[in-house]
Amino acid sequence: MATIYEVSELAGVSLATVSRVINNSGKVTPATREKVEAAMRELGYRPNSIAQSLASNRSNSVGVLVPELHGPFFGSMLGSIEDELRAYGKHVIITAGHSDEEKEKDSIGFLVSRQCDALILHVYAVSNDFVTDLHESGTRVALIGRDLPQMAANCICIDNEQGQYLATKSLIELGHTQLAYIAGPLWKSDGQQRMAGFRRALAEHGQPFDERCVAEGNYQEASGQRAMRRLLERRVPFTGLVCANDVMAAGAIVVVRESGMTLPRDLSVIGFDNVFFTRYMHPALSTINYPIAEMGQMAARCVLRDVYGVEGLEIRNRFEPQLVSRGSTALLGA
Amino acid sequence: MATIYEVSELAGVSLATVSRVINNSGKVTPATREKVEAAMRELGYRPNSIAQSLASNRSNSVGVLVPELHGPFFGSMLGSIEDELRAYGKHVIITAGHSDEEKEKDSIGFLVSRQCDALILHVYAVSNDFVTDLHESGTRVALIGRDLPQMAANCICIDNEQGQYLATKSLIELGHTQLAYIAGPLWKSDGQQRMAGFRRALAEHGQPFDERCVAEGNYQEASGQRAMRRLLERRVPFTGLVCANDVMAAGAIVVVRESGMTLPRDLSVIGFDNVFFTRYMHPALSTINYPIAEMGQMAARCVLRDVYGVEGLEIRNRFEPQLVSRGSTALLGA
DNA sequence: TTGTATGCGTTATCAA
DNA sequence: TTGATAACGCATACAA
Repeated sequence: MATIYEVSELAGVSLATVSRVINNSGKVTPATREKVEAAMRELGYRPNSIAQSLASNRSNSVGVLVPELHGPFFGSMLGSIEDELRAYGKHVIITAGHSDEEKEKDSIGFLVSRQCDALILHVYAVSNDFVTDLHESGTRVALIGRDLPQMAANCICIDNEQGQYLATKSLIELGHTQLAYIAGPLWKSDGQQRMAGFRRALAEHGQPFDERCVAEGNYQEASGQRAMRRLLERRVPFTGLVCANDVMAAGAIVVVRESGMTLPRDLSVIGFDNVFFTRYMHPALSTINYPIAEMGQMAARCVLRDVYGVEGLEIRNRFEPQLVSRGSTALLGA
Repeated sequence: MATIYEVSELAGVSLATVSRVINNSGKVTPATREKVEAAMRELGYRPNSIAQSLASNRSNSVGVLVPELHGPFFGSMLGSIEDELRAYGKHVIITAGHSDEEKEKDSIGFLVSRQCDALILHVYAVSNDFVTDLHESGTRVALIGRDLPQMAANCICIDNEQGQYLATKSLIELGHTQLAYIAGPLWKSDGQQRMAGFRRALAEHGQPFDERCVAEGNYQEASGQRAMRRLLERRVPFTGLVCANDVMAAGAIVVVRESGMTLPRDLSVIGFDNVFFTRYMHPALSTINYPIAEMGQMAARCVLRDVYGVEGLEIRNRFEPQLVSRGSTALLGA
């Protein structure tokens, strides 16, 4: 790899001048600029961005931490983040935290030591205090899926409670009075919030809450299957199933079919997230739209604005969940 | 951020000694090691990995280039790559090439300038020569989905032709004699190979190839829908539909249903890739298994072996596609 | 076993 | 407008 030094020699100018044309900083005569650019072309020179980072104390890279890389959910988030950032010449270092406190901290440490200019975090295990400390210690961070008052301008959130409320209410309004719930992990904040939304809808419509109609999962498919089996074993009848996310709903439906039921005749099922494959299911899965791609984009814009000084970006911090009614839910008895 | 210099001062030793304990290199007395570690703890010191990279000419990061970040396919590949590499303390810089030659080259340039120790590439638009040049110019690269003789040991491949052949043959063996094909983009090598597999199966079973029964897509859902519409408009009857990937099959099935047909009674459909959501479809989609996660893992192992000197890794370069029969395909007339 | 000195490829501060 | 030169934070021969 050619270095800036070789370029300066070939062009017959100093290091500093080459640096100036690279960065469009300072004044450079068109003539010398042309000389330098010719030399760069001839040598196939590319600036070593590691050295640039060290010298300028800026890496032009932002670290992203998500729970998982596989699955339908975070892929679209990463895609929109990369798109948005790439348009401004920034790039993305991605790590997975696996919802494990140790790993999440480890990943954050890695990204920081990697001199990321900013961090975009979608974390579960790490405490709110840890994140605010990080933020207050000077690390630039945008948070997806959590709302911390100390850094509200950098949080991109959606009302999970309201979302689950809407989902549950939609089944109730279809005439269902016997509802079961496959919850998300109750140690995660969104798991709790969604659960709360489910309960609020029941309460508002005068329906009792029965613990036997709730099974906890971990957002993964297999846990949806297990949860559904437990629900069935308890022999408390229900005609509507609310799931804390689409993936568990898909798992549950596998079990539903194994036990001979037909959707939505014998059971109405509604998911949460509106991941892309819900459209491919048959019947298509009713769900709550969670605009994760757009939220990722907004997080990217936060760092573009705060860290890179890009102006005029429209940024939205709060999103509203919306009901998406499809074939998997139907009027009771219809 | 504390620097190595501050650590050395606090510990009362030299820079070099601190560096030694950081890297476990050279001999250090337990006593001085302890002093140094205490100082690091006290200062909350983390090595600046940018500076480490610059000094050591090694970044401990590998660049990954995939066509897209969203969607079901590459997420699982990225997941397995990150897992494998992370276990050895390496990390991953991810870029998307969008199957565009300019963007792919740009991404590669970026990753190289980022001093990645190696590149894992899943590219379409860039020529074989470009990749071999890159390889021969000293850049360490592992290639997924292409087989270049000059760097066979670093290519992770699967026989696309054979896969599409198996899919097509399975429909023929179910009695279908009128087959349609939704092809992948024919400018992509795997698109061509899969098409060839489709044709070979027809030929081997004495079935004519009719261009009117082929529509080209781009591997995305919407193109599957469009292709299906075109196929239907041509009014050449068919009872079996072979799709070059699962996502287009899912799109096609939407159209199939719109036009009132029932799967698999009126039409047998088979996909390709075995992405996770094919299990959730109803009927579940028959397909060809494409072990993309495992292939990503193998690519990661290639760089672990070649670049980081990890030994004893089991590496497989070639994979065989396998038929996965599910509910979307059935005996003709059954 | 520990310390000194130099270099990695840039940016940035001064002078000129 | 251009050019020396000192950082940036660390690794690593070489000496001690």
